[in-house]
Amino acid sequence: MSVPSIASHSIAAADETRRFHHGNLRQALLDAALAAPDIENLSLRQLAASVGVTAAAAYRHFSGREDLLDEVARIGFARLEARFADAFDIARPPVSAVDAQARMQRLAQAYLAFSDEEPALWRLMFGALAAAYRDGARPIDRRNSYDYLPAALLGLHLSGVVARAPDERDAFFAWSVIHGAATLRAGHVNAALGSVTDLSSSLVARVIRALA
Amino acid sequence: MSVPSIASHSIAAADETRRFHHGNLRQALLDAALAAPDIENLSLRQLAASVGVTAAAAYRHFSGREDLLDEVARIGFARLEARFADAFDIARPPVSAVDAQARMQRLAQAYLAFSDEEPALWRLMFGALAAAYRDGARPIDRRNSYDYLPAALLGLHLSGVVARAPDERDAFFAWSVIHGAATLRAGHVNAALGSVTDLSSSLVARVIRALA
DNA sequence: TCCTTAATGTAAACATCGTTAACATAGACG
DNA sequence: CGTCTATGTTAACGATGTTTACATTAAGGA
Repeated sequence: MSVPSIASHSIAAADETRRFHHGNLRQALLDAALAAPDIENLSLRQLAASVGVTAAAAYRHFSGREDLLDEVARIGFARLEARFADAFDIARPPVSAVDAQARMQRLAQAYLAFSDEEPALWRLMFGALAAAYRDGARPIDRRNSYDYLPAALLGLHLSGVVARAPDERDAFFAWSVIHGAATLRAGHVNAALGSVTDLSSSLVARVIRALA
Repeated sequence: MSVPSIASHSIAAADETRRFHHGNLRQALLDAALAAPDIENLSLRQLAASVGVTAAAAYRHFSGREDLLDEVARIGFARLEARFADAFDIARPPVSAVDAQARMQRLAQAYLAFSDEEPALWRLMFGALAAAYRDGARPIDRRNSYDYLPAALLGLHLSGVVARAPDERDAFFAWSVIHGAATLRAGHVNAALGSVTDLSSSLVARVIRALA
């Protein structure tokens, strides 16, 4: 289900009634890129060919390869944020310590599940993010994805799970844990350490202990 | 001091007595690659030109660009392991709880200092590592770099810092913390969180609490 | 000392890549 | 019906990784 909306475009591409105008080439290119097994190293020409179009056509919708990949990364962050929003479940604020821990657990699981299910997109996202910072260029819009984690940490404190109020170091620590685990898994390093559920509960339990 | 042995080669390259045989082209190419600000994206032609040689000459010493970068990554892991060995200081086993904590602290600091001081090499190493695992190809020789961490964790237990004996999950957790923090810093994400020393002591303190 | 030979470099070519410029067509709108 | 704009194509450029054929150097045995 990684590429839900590609159907109409691929039909158009394979159709014997090969129309000159593609319909929605921009979205088709993005969808094809999202479906690629190795997004960062994909060739613009091959990508264009895969949707039945010349490479130069892509330049009507993107300023270049980098721009296209940046857009794909933005889509990735949007998807990640959607998962975070689901996991955070803002409509149901935690009333008990158990609720707060469950929310934290769902957040970690969302992070790990994403890197597990879309490792290529994951690598692109954080590769592009790092490159943007490195070059001092336009940093990619990460939206407010990383507001969920501090909020969940604060929730742990307010509901009495951890006595101390979490500070900036705690947030960076927690982020490092989850991001590190996700990165290691995305690189298939020590991937055989149980399911995402088991792993995330194992990690969250330790994070909570660390914040004591 | 990132490229100590390049001097003799660059002299040979710039020398008016331009010899046909380079002397030690293999090492010169590796040194030049290690000195590049963005190793992963370097061009083989430019790299060869920078040492005064044709691109094809590189193929006498490497099977291709990928092979050269793999070798650079291996050098990176060797350097990292050297830092680990220094930090671990196997000749001086911890006799007190303080010693064990200090050893753990030095290990974390070595990890973070490496990603801080050689971010390009760092990205290449773990990018190449991830790629190797992803493609099912020859995984890069990481040596025994990652035996130091479990050993230090065990030391924490044996010296009474943590009551419970660390298991595989604890090791993965601790690794995730350090690797995540290093990765975030190498990507210049939230880099302004204090010095490496402060950061590592902050992280190690939390890891130790988590293992309680 | 000379001559063979392997090691190590060059030069030229190929396919592919990102990108641009000039041109062609489809569809929208008067 | 005619014009204009959006959107595609074709052809080209320079750079890249890589291979092939050739040239030069260094080394070692007759």
